[in-house]
Amino acid sequence: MVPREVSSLIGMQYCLLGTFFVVILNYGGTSMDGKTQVVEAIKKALPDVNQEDIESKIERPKDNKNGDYAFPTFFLAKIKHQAPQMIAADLVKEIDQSGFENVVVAGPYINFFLNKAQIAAGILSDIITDPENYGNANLGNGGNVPIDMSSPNIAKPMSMGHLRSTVIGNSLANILTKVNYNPIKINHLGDWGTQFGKLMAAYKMWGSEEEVKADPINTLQKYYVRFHQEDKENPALDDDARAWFRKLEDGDEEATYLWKWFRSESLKLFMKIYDLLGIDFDSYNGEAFYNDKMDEVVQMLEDKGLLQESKGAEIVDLEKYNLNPALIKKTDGATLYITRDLAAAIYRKRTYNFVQSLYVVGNEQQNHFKQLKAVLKEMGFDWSDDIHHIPFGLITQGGRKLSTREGRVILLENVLDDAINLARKQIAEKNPDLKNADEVAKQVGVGAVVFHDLKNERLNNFDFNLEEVVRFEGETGPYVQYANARAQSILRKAGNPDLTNVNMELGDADAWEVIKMLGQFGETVQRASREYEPSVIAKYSLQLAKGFNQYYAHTKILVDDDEKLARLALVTAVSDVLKSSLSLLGVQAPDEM
RNA sequence: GGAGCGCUAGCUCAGCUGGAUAGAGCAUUCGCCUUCUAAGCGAACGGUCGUGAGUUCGAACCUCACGCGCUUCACCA
Repeated sequence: MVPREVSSLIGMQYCLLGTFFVVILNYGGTSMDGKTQVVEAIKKALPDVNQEDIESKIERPKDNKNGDYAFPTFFLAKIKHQAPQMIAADLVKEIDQSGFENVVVAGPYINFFLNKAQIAAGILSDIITDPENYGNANLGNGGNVPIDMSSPNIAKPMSMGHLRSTVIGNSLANILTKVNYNPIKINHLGDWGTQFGKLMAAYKMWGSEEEVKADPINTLQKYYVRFHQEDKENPALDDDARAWFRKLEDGDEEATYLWKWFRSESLKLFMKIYDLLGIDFDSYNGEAFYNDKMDEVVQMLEDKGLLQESKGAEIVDLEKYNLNPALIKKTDGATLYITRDLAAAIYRKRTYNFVQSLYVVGNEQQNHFKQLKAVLKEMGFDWSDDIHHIPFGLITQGGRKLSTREGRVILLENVLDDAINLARKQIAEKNPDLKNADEVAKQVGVGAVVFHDLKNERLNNFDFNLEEVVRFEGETGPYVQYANARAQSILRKAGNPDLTNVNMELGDADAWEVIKMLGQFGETVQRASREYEPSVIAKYSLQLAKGFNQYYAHTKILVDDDEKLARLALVTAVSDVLKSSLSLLGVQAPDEM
C-alpha cells in the first residue's frame, strides 16, 4: 500500500525548491498609469473630497469618444446642492489640463483624453525592455499555494471533466506565479477505493493479461462497465467486489500486485496526455498516500471530543454550520472520502505551510468542501479559512451528466486527436510549406481544446459539442495564436530590428486602441488571480488579438516612414503580451501557423 | 423541503466595484486577398437583460417575492 515511488520523491524535491524560492522580480512598469494621472488632477481641483471616493467613481467609458477615463459628478450633487451638469462645468475649469491631450465636459461627466503618444511610448517601452516580467505583481510574497487538481481515477479514462480540473488548475498555477505566489500542483489521484474491488473481481472473472496490456485503460474500463451491467442482475457480484477490496486493504499479495499493475498502466497513459497538454505536477500523492494517515486524524477528532456515534457510524455534528453531519467512519469502521481529505489537508499544511490551499474540483462537490472546512474549523485550525474550493461547471452531453458507470464518457484522448488532425488538415490547406507542420498542428489543436475550456467562466455548465470545441475561427485559441503568428511574420520580414531605444510615440487612434489594452494587462492578471478565474485572461487575449487584427487590417506596418520602428515596437509588444497571456492559460504560441 | 449555481440576440456567452445609445462570437445575408499569413477585416440582420415589486438622480448589476433549469442533501468519491 505504499504509494508510488515517484510521487514521494517529487514531493520532497518540491519542498526544498519551495524553501529557496526567493526571487527578485520586476513588478510593474515604470511609467505612471493613466488612472493615477486622472486621480491626481481631480484631487487638486477637489481638495475636500477624499481620494478613495474619487478613485472609485472614475470609470473607463465604453465608447472612446467619451475619452480614456471619465469622472461622473452625480455623487457631488447632494454635497454641493447643485445640478451635476453645473458641477462638472465648474470643476473642469479648476482642473490642470497640462498633462492631458484634452479634458472636456459632457453633461454630468468630465472626460479625460490622455496624452496618447507619450503614454503609448511608456507602455511599449515597459513591455519591450522586459517582456517576461511585464504584468507581474507582488500579491503573494512567495507564499505556498498547493493546488489540488486533475485527479483522474486509476483504471478509468480521462474525460472532459478531468480536463477542466487539469487546465483550470494549471492556469491558476501560472497566474498565481505571476503575482508571486508559489503554487504546488498536486495530482490527487483516485487510486484507492471500492472500485478497485469491482475491478479485481471483474478482471478475475473475464479478464486476461494480454488484453489489458494491449490497451490498459479501455480494457479495464470495459470490465468495469460490464461489472455494473451484470451486478444489476446478480447482486452477489458486489460481495465478491467487497471481498477483493478487503483483501487489498489487508495487504493480500495478489490484490496488491493487481492494484500496482492497474495503477502504473493507467499512469503511463495519463502521462501521455499530460505531455500533450504540456502540464506537469509537483506531487502525485493520491488517495492511497493517505491510507496510513487517517488514524491520526480520527484520534485527533476523538481527543477533541468532536466524534459522535450516530446510527452506528462515527460523525462530526455540523449543525451550527447548517450542514449535514460529516461521516468520518462507516458502520463497518471503514473511513470515508472526507476522512481522507482531512488527512490530506493537515498533511499539506504541515508539509507546505500554505498561505492558501486550493481544490479545483467540480461544483457538485461543494457540500463536501464546506464540510471539510467546517470540521477543520471545529478542530481549532484557523487555517481552515485559507482553504478554497474552486468549483467548475458540469460538462454534459445531450443535456445529460456524463457517467463512467454507464459508459457514457467523452474520451479526452479522442477529442485531442480530432483537434490535432483537423489542425493538420488546415495547415496543409493554408500553409503547405510550413516546416514543422506536425508540431504546430499539435499546438493549434490542443490549444483550441484548452482555450475552449478556459474561455468561459468556470462555473458555467457546458454541453459538449465536438464541432464547437475544435473550432478555429472566431473567439477561439487559434484566433489568438494566429494574431501572434501574424505579428511574428511581420517582425521576421522586418529583419527583427533592435527596438530598445527607438522613439515609440504613436498617436493615431488605431494604434491607441491596441496600446490601451496592452496597458491593462497587469490589472487583468490581478483580477484573474483575485477571482481564481482563467477566463478573465482568455477574454483579454481575445480582445487584444481582435484589436491587433483590426490594426493589422487598417494600418500598413512595413512602410518606410518616421513611425515604422514605433509600429514595429507595437507589433513586438502585442506579440509579447499575447504570448504571455496564452502561456498563463497553458496554451502554446507558435511563431508560424 | 434545505443548501448552492444559473436565466442577457436563433445558438454559445461578455458586461470589472450600480453610470452616458446593452456588447462579442457562431449562424444567416452581403462586401474586401496587384504582394506585411483571408485561421483575417468590414457591413447588415438580430434583445420588453426569466417575471413582479422595492432601493437610487440612475438597475442587466443591489434587496425581496415568484417562475423555470441544473447540482447537492450521512455510510460512493
